[in-house]
Amino acid sequence: MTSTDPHGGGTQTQQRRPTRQRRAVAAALAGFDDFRSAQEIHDLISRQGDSVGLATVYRTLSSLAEAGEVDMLRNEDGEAIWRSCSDTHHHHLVCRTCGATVEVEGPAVERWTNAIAAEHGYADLSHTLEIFGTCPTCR
Amino acid sequence: MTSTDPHGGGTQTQQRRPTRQRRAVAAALAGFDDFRSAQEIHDLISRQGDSVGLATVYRTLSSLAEAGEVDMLRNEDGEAIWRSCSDTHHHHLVCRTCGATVEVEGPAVERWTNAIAAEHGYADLSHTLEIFGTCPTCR
DNA sequence: AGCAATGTTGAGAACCATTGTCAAACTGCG
DNA sequence: CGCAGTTTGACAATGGTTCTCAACATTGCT
Repeated sequence: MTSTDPHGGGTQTQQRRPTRQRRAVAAALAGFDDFRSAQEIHDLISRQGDSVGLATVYRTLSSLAEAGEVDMLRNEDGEAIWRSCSDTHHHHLVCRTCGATVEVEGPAVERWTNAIAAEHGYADLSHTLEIFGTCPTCR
Repeated sequence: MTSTDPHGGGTQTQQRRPTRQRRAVAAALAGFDDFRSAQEIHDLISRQGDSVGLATVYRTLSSLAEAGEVDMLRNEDGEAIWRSCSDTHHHHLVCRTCGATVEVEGPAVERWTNAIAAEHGYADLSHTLEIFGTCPTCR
């Protein structure tokens, strides 16, 4: 580490350099609004003319996810799928075939999970809820 | 495909033969009440003296899951984890620290997901809902 | 601009959970 | 017992994801 932090800027700045590759990933993410696997995103970038290594796509997506700028969840096969997200808590209705995604909010569900957890004395909650199905177009 | 089905038997009988291996897996499952990976279950069987191939453990767990006799879900790394379960559809409230699990039913949630999906024309549904928190003991 | 320090990339190897292969062993039934 | 259909297991093969590390880009400094 040796983070001398010469300027003493308090909060350690998360240096994220604006590279061609990261811009390409961001651009790709902006180009669709459903969930895609890292490999699909990688292909998409290639098709857009850019060339970015697969490992870099993974790295970038992970760091974006950690920064809360993209949602990452897992499909039924356990594969990670990603997309840029709005910043409110929500869930997804995802098409198993084409990936079409609907963002849904579920105040009822939030309330229900809180009630259940309280009932059992659990605190510091989080939850995951995703719905998979086949969209009208894919049937 | 090529499912010639020579005898043209209507409902294909799901013959599940009671083998030593399947008994061993069932015994292992009975030996714990939290979620374990297939490999952990395989190790557990070995430690119990039995010897069952890893592939067989996977096969057996999958078929048990399909038959609704065990729950299979994925941890944050995308690995499949399993445990025996009651035979009704339910979700889990899992302690983030010690792993203590409470099975919860949520008819309200089921209804909600169905409604949401119908509203958007999605069919052939499935969903995942898991709640994570800190249990009373771990606070 | 030139340079040094350090974060970033990419090609491919490495990992590792999971599934496929197929001959040998086992089960149920006659 | 003997056959037909299942099941098993050792191992290869997959496939997504991460690691490695030398080459490269970016930033800050002079």
